[in-house]
Amino acid sequence: MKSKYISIIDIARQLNISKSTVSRALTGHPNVNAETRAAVLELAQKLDYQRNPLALGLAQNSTNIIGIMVPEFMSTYFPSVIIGAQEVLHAAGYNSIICHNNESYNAEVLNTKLLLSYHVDGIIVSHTKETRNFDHFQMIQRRGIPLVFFNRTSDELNVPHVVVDDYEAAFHAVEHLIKIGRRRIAHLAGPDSLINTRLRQQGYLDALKKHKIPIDPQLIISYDLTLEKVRIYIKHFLDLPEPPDALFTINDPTAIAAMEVIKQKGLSIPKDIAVVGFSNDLSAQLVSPGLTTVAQPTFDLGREAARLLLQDINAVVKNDYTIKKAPAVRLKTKLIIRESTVPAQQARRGTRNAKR
Amino acid sequence: MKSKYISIIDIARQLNISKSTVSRALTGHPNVNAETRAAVLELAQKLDYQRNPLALGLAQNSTNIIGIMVPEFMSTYFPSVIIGAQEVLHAAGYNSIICHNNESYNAEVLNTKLLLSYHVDGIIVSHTKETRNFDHFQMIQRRGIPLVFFNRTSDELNVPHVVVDDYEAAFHAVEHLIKIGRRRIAHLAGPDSLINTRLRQQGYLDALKKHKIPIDPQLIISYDLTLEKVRIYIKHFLDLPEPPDALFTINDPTAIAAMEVIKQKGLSIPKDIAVVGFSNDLSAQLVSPGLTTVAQPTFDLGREAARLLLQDINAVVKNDYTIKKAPAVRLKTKLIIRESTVPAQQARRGTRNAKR
DNA sequence: TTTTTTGATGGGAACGTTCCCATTTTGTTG
DNA sequence: CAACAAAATGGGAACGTTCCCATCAAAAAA
Repeated sequence: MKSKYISIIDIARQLNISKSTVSRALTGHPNVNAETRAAVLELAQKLDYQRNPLALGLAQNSTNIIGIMVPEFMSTYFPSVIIGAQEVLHAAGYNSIICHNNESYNAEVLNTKLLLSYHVDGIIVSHTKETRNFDHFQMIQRRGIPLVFFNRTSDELNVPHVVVDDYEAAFHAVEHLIKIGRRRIAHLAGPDSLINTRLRQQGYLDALKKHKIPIDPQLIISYDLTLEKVRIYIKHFLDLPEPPDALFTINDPTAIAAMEVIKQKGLSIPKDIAVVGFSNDLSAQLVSPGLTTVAQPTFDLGREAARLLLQDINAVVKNDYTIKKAPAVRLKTKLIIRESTVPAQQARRGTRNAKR
Repeated sequence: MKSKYISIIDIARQLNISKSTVSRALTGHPNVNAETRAAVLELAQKLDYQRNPLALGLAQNSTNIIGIMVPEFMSTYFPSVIIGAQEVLHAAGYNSIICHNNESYNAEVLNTKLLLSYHVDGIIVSHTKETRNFDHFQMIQRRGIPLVFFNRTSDELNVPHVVVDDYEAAFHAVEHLIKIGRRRIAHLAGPDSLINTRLRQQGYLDALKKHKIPIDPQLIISYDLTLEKVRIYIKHFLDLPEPPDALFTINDPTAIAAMEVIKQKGLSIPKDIAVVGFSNDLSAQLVSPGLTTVAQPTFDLGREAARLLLQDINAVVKNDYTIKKAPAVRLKTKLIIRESTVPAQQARRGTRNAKR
């Protein structure tokens, strides 16, 4: 079957010139007669010609496509990072392919291979919770394809990355709880595989230490995946002889699930237990009471990641893509204070910047 | 610069056979010696060879890629439709490219051209709120590329589509309000450009008619885009000499914004005003009181859309892709009853199926 | 006028596949 | 053992680009 698409050759034939000339006219090469160029452009317009990026990719061994791989995209977090990244990429003339893998390591490996097979010019990644083996990312680097991590990163690999300052964010969140008079602050942490989890936990510990509050291992639980477990753990907390008077969680869904349990038990938030989440999901302002949480600059995360990547891509083109210490960008967070820690009338001007 | 990728030719050279044979071995063509095949497969594995889909696309004029275009993906709605679609597409051996356009008509046109230029084998679309001109979709059809609409569709075009029964869903939602004793039911409709809006409004009107409740045009407002306007309209409703005792909105964010205003005014939900939304966003169960709303089978919408598309793609291949009446699938919705219409203790078994 | 430079064009390789056709090798049958 | 069929392989076109090199004409310099 003859192709349904107009090619450069169709144009050449109709104008009785060679495809080389048409190519030159379309790409803006200087050495082409003004009239010829005009004729080509006009016909191209009329036939609704569009350059075939597959052929271009083959010929130039560069596709102008960037792969963006995220673990999920049902929350607002990753979509807004993606939008930020695309803004910058698009301005630089790149298109992007979005991949998601539902937090599955296997799907991540598969998608990596898929992106590589499409000869993308670079890849932006936030890896899954399950990912402990980074071979597939090393494969990307070995092939000389620029790679940037965001949000979730790894010490094992030397990859440029952009993250928020999880340590400081957690530190300030916990300090906020201390300042409103809480002393038994529980922490529901995430899976140990994530650096974020470890940093936030360290921030939690150091804030307690700074204010001379004894650390009670009973009040720290690392958990994996299901919200069902959160409910069990919260009940466990509440049944302790000395139950906590505050809770700091790894993310907002966890905090919201916890709040449900607490309310069901007939306890009052924040009077009996104050709650702080992380990430400022859309739902954080919809729940009642509103959830105090750490806002992340999601769009900027995406923009920065894209910038780092473009930097590397340009280095590759110029051939000075040498392995050196990969740059790391750390962005500021902002503690959003709502009624889950400070009752409404006090929460007037309740936002402040973390120091950095 | 030599390509960083292994090609079929590299394998051929190393084994001292022709690229044709390698190609046959890899694609599973019958006419190839068992030993040769084994050797090829082994070396391919060892070198981590991956077939180049760009070249394949060029050669076969078919890319095995499906374009999925949605107006936004910050809510859970479109991502879950996408996941449903990908499930079916992936099982059939297709990859997909996700495009979003932030409800911008211009971006939609651009993305359409982009997808076409990548020679996708089919496109699944939910168009923007702004879209009133469908030329770009007709262009897709003119090129003989299968196209399927979901959620938002158009009567102007003969395109296979899968939707929920907006009319019935709205009818039942309003009937629910009537059954709990409401008589002055206001309706915040969406932009007239969407069929969904018109169907839901008709469902609203017919439910009132059926129960002999007079229609008050004052209680119906069509609005566009911003949540800011919602707040103004709600205040307007509440200031009427005879304010409404119930509210049915075009979607959940609108309902939630309305609830905020109502609560601020010191009115009680559902006692003074009952509220029903549409779509069952994640936030519907997080707000307080929980929002009664119409749940859409999002995953199934995606799955069905993908199935319709694959059907057409296969028809194209078999060359019996004739223009006939495009199939339309209509899926059932489910009214999720929460405390915004029925106080907690009554809402026990509070879900029911709409008839179809 | 002759030579050189510049501008405009055409021809063809290359990118990595598949697929058709031709050729060689192997196997089967009369 | 010839004759032929079947199986296995190779060669090369095609897909749509770009890009290098060659050609040719026209314009500028000698």
